Amino acid sequence: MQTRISEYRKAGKITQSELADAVNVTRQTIISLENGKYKASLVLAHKIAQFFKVGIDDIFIFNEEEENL
Amino acid sequence: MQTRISEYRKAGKITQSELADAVNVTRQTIISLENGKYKASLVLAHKIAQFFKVGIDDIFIFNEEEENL
DNA sequence: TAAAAATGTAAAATGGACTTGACATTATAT
DNA sequence: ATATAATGTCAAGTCCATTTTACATTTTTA
Repeated sequence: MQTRISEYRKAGKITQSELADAVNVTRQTIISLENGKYKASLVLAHKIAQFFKVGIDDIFIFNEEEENL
Repeated sequence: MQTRISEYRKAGKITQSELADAVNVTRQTIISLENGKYKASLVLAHKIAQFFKVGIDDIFIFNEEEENL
């Protein structure tokens, strides 16, 4: 799944490690999300959105078509 | 996790099966979500919210405290 | 009040989200 | 130029979201 995590992160001059700590996951998790390796859980998505003070839909991009789940 | 799925569902006079079909999951999944057995995935949450034409945060209730993930 | 529809429970299987740890590469700063 | 910070890769392991199937209970309706 495609996200705007790295855009928001760079805009706020936040490092992957900092974001990871802030939302309580591993750096690996942030890397994998940014590189589209897998999809965030609902709670993690919510935490990340909250961290950047935006809505979930602002960061996570839903491709209405190919969303198998 | 707590949700307002059944509220929205009843308000719209939609059956669990209908909702399940609409968002392309099993009836079991809807039952389990409504009864707080587990948390929806991000994509499923998005689909359900879209189905009811509301935001994810309107249906899924995040208890800032005890959210382990 | 009986048939049908809606909701629920149980249990086993699968896939994927997230972790951990170790190492490689790229950017930044001194 | 070199140390350090930041980003990335790989692989194995755990846990839980979701499926499937089959059956039980509750609610609705004729």
